[in-house]
Amino acid sequence: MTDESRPPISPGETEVLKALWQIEKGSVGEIFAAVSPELKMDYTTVQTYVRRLEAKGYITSKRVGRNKRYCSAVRRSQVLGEAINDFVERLFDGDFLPMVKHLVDNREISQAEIDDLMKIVKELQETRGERDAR
Amino acid sequence: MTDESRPPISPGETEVLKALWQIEKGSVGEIFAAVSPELKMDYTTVQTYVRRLEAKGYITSKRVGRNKRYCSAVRRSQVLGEAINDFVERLFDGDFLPMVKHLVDNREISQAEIDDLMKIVKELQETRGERDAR
DNA sequence: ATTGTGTGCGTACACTTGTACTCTAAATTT
DNA sequence: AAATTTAGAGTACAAGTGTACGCACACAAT
Repeated sequence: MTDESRPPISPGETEVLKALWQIEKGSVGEIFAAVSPELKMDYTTVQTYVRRLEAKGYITSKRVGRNKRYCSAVRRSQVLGEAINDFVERLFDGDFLPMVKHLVDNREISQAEIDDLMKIVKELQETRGERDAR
Repeated sequence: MTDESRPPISPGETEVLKALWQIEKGSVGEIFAAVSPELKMDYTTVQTYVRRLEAKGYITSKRVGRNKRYCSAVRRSQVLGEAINDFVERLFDGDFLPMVKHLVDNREISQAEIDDLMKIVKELQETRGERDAR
């Protein structure tokens, strides 16, 4: 097991972590600049989230002279995966199909998106076929 | 607009609301009995959540003598829909396809589930067809 | 009539989260 | 060198959340 089972991450913290994933690594200032501007999150607020994220083990820092460079300690896909699992578990008792149904029923979906969806399912089907044919 | 824009609902409150959805209506004791036993949520804790849910407008109560019967004031589908939208917005910037991809990539999926998925997508395609052909 | 059981209602309390201010020191610009 | 910008570290504080406890009353069973 490579996972360290970190404390849960709050929505605000998630935003900051997302910003860090985008820039890969950087100072608080750079992270701040990468946070969605619509959030209008204060610089010092970002600072606080960075501190908390580090305390929770989601990011690490490396001193460079007086400053620090922050860097994600967890893969995006892992955090997202955990978040999804948690979500599906909590709201749909782990049953993801009703969730997908809900998802597609409650939003406008373009033809392109339908095609993509279809592709995903078809790929799934093939992978599945391989697995069953072992 | 039929939606009242209620304050957000916490995970614990969500569990209690889910229980209430199951039994449709009932006393605190009945709600308590319907809450997932794995959570081992205390009776009084349920009571607190019920109180907070009522304060937030998610459930209503009707006096029956000295007691109250609680009843959901929001449709399950609506709350779930909002939760999903919020989730997709926060974690995937509103783009639900990566979410679905993640979903199917990170879990064991049975053939039956694949079939169901396929059915969902096909239905989508047809509905879409109708809409476009208007 | 007393006792138990469920319920309503008030209260509590630590932890988390959102949101920041302040002070200090280093780095950069002028 | 002085002034300005930027970073780090400490602190703050209200609201929300998880998790209950205690009291008092009503109804049911003994």
